Amino acid sequence: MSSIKITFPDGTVKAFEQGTTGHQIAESISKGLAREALALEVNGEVWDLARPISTDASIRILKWGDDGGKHAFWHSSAHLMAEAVEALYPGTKFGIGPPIETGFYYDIDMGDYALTGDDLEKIEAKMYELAARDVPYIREEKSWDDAVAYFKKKGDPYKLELLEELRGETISFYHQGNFTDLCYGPHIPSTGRIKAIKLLNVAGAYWRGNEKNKMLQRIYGVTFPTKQELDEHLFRLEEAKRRDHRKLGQELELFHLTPAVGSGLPLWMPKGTIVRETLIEFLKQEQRKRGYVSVVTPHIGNLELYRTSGHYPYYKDSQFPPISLENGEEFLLKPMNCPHHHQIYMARPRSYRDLPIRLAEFGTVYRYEQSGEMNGLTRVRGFTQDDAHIYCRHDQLKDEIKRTVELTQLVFQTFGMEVRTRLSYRDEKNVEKYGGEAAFWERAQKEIKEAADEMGLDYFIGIGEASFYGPKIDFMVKDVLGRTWQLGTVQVDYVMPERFQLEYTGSDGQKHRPVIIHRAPFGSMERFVGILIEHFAGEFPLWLAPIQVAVLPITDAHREYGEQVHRQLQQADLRSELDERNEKIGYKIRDWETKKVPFMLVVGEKEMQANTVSVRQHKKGDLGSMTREAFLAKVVEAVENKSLTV
RNA sequence: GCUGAAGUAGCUCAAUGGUAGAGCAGCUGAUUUGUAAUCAGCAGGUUGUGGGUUCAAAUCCCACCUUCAGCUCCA
Repeated sequence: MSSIKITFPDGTVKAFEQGTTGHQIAESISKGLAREALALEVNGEVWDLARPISTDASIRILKWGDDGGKHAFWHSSAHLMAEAVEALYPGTKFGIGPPIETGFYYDIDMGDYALTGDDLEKIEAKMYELAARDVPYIREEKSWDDAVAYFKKKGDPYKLELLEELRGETISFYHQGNFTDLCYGPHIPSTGRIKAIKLLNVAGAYWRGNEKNKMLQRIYGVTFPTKQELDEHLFRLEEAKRRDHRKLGQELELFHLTPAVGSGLPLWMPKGTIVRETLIEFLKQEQRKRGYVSVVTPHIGNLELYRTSGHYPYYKDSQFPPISLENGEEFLLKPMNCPHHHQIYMARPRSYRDLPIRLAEFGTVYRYEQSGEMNGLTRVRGFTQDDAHIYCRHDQLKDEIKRTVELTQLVFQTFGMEVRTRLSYRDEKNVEKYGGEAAFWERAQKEIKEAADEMGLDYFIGIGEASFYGPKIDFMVKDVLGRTWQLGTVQVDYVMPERFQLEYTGSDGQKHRPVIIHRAPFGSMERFVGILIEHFAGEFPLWLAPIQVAVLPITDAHREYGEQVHRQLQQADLRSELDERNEKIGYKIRDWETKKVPFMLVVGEKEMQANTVSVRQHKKGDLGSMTREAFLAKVVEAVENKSLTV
């Protein structure tokens, strides 16, 4: 028998018999590794450990710590769940059951039967029972015809539909115990690896994600190799609920949502408004340093404006219906600020010497989001963009892109937020979705990529994620529940200058088209604050905290001294509150702790005599006494530096 | 928009066809207090809205509204 060369991740090469398996390779290294191994990466593809290797290959043994290992684990768990469902509810039809970022799901069709929480518990129990048999996941290949025959006999229309796209190919199947599934794999060696199981919820999902198709029931679950890891995961989910901005927004009186005003139309309470306005002032200051000028435009605009831009009727479905006047004029609640800004650009002739012109506005826009889409502050129907449009010459474009990216990065750095950067391109297969000519797109996508590369950005590419007028650089952040939201964005636009016939006079005396950059570092104030609440778990850094200091006199005898301290803080432009309530100090402290106020100053007899304050920091407790000046200097500095730690 | 679940006092929750209740918050009074809850009293509700079944509905049925989970969509 001939031998093959296996290259390990560290570069060492070892000879194995042809047809050796990942399992055998793992065993050749150590028993422990063989016990932990879940799958095998072969030349960049993930394989089962039991699959024979017939040619020279570079391999990596995947364990729980590797994404490939986790995915195989959860994929196998989905099959185990399907087996349990089939055992408990015979006749169930199966859609797809893939692993996801955390866990897995399976889409199933049970006719009219709607699963309940009790059903999930039953299925979970059955899964434990089936896992305990510790049977192997076995790969098998069938001809396409045999595969079709199998699912025809079983009566699984969804699998047959999937097979239609694989017509003529060799089809791989996996089975474990009594369950057989159409599947690419890979899978883990056996069901016994799955030691801890939790089915989380059941929700509707359209077959193949198309709302014209039948709605299936999707069961979400997660599994782990140990009970301890499951417990930790469940604890993290609880923690996430605790940080949920919708809950904290109410508890801390930051914003309010009520059907009396309308779904998706948040009201900013006084404390939330402080956070919002502090953020706005921060960005305005940074923009002034970078040559932006502020403009203000109205909340509605003539419908013709949006016909010119192409937004109407293209995005009709996601706009509030037009307001019609008796004379036939129609107005739209503005779904974006750009057309108004373009009119400001057009208000007078522009010279190449004027460019770049950077028009900035915290402009409120309205979009008719679908009713099932609203979510706290992160998805709303009325929101304020930290919008700006940069009109520049082509030779200035790349530099301007870099400057906007730099500003966006500064924003996220200031809050210590982790972002993922996406270059959002258009989908070449679906070009009618986008405006403008192909040449513009190619140029814009190239320029964005060059700017990103020159800045050394760590990005990934999102095909089909572009806006309809141009490609973007998007900054994505996850909320506590793991959902990804787009915050900041930088977009290059060659389309609007054409549509609006924007011009400037060049040094050659000829008319030229400017290029536009649309950019919003926060994205929307609503979404950004929502994410920020979760990021800080409601414990805002000092410079953002709605109330920065609470002054707590011990008894009435110290009220006047407390008032002096409070006034001194206010004079220094700090947000202070004096707690004059007739309560014990322990009560007041507890109250201000729950409000997550960064500092409490306890003032009693001692402090009054020594002209000091006794400082207590949120979550850190008593810091001891300090002179009033020392405390003031400390907090003023932390505010100025936008310090995250104090 | 679709599928499913839910909606009781400002908040968190109880009451399964028979007089809507508790804790916290609020108000009043007493207490003058030293680092996470002092005590007592008062007030607070057309049980999301509208209709229906019933001698009787928070509870059962229908429609709508809102919220939640997910799908779809997202300038």
